[in-house]
Amino acid sequence: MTGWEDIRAEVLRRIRARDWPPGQVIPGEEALAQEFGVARATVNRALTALAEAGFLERRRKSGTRVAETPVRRATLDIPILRHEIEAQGRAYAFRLLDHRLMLPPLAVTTRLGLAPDQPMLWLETVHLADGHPHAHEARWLNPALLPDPCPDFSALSANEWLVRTLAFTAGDLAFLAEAAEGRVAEVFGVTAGAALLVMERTTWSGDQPITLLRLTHAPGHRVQMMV
Amino acid sequence: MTGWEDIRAEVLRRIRARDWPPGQVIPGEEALAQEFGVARATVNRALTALAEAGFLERRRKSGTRVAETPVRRATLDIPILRHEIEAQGRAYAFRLLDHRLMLPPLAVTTRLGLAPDQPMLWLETVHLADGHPHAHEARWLNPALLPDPCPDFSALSANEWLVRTLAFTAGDLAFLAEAAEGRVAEVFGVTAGAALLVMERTTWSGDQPITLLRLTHAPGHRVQMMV
DNA sequence: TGGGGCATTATGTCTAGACATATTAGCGAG
DNA sequence: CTCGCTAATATGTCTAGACATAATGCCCCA
Repeated sequence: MTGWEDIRAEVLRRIRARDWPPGQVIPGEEALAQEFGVARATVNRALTALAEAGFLERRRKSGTRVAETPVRRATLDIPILRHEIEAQGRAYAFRLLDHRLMLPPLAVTTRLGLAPDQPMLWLETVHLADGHPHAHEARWLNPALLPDPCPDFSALSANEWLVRTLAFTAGDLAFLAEAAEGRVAEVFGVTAGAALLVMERTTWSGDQPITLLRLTHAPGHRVQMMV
Repeated sequence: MTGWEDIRAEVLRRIRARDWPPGQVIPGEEALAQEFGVARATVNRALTALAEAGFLERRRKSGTRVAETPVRRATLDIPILRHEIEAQGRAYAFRLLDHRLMLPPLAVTTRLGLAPDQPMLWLETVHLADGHPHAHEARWLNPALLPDPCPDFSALSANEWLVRTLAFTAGDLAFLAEAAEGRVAEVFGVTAGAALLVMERTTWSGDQPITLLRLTHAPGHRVQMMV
């Protein structure tokens, strides 16, 4: 009847009800195990989960205390554009606008830690939902990782090729707002200067950078996260 | 020498090295336990962690398989503005621009599921770092949850009051880009139409909405997430 | 042939006990 | 008084075994 999820729920209730206010040290695992009539390992499972979620802070010897700043963690399920669009019952397609080897801007080489005089593969793609532009993708690829000959990215999306082929070990992700300009404005059919949401992502294979991706969303797009 | 974290690392290595490609069913816990020379519970701990991180999908009876779409989950540590600013060694302050009871726009009542003719408490705040505007906060508060008399939000930030006082059980969070206008443009000293990043957040206490918050960031701001 | 029920199977969870490890508080020496 | 060692302590992890639960797929019966 009392599983670790019940215990997690009960502890969370006490935190929210301010029975155990922020900063307070809560009873030890042994004591809670006795109170709930379970083994210590079961209490440990529950408290560990709450600590991972950011509700508790645990330290050996000093014990477990309620976090001062409750729920400060949110998770984002990064959508695969094709799935996201098809899940809405719309037809997915993409069009490769441009791809060539060229010298990246300094901001790109700096972020990736590459030599500034090294040309990289530049890919520009538009993702379509029912024929309407849904997102604009600009990608810089480290050419050192590409096979010879280069895959045909007009048939297979670069994203899917990467996912299938390369092992990646780390990455980061940022959101920012940017004014539409040039080709992006043209793609979405908005006037230059319109506010667009950009997701920027870099991925690494060990200490080698794989790619830098800038995904510009259509006007009005919201990226939803779960708390 | 072989703890559950080592096992997690080794399994992750095999996934990334394509020893176990996406979609593949990997050996059962019993087999892995034997291979690594540990108890099944230890393997379970490692695989459970990888499943939570999105690398594996586990189902009773059918077993554990490598996820088709690797790493599709990112976490955001929602910053408390004051801490974020002070961590950069800058002085934090905020100024309450406006607060009054007024009828919210339909979009707000719809999102919160409240009656459209019910006035709500409106708070408009600017957060400052070293005196410079860092973020603009617009907040609608459910007046049913406020004590009488209403707390003095010019002395205590609404956010901190809420965190200290109300239990919240759920919430969601979205990012979008928006053109600067009116007071927001004025606060940041940008021309109307400039692209700004907005974080929108609603919080609930059970089925009662607590607040809807729109945090507009200063021009050029990036919200960084960890993958 | 089709469908319902049952055996099988892999994961999910729990227990009791043990040892490991980080961290703190206190003690003692210089 | 301060530094460094030590003992105490709460969490972290592991084990071996057990039972629970969700799916699957097979067998049997209609």
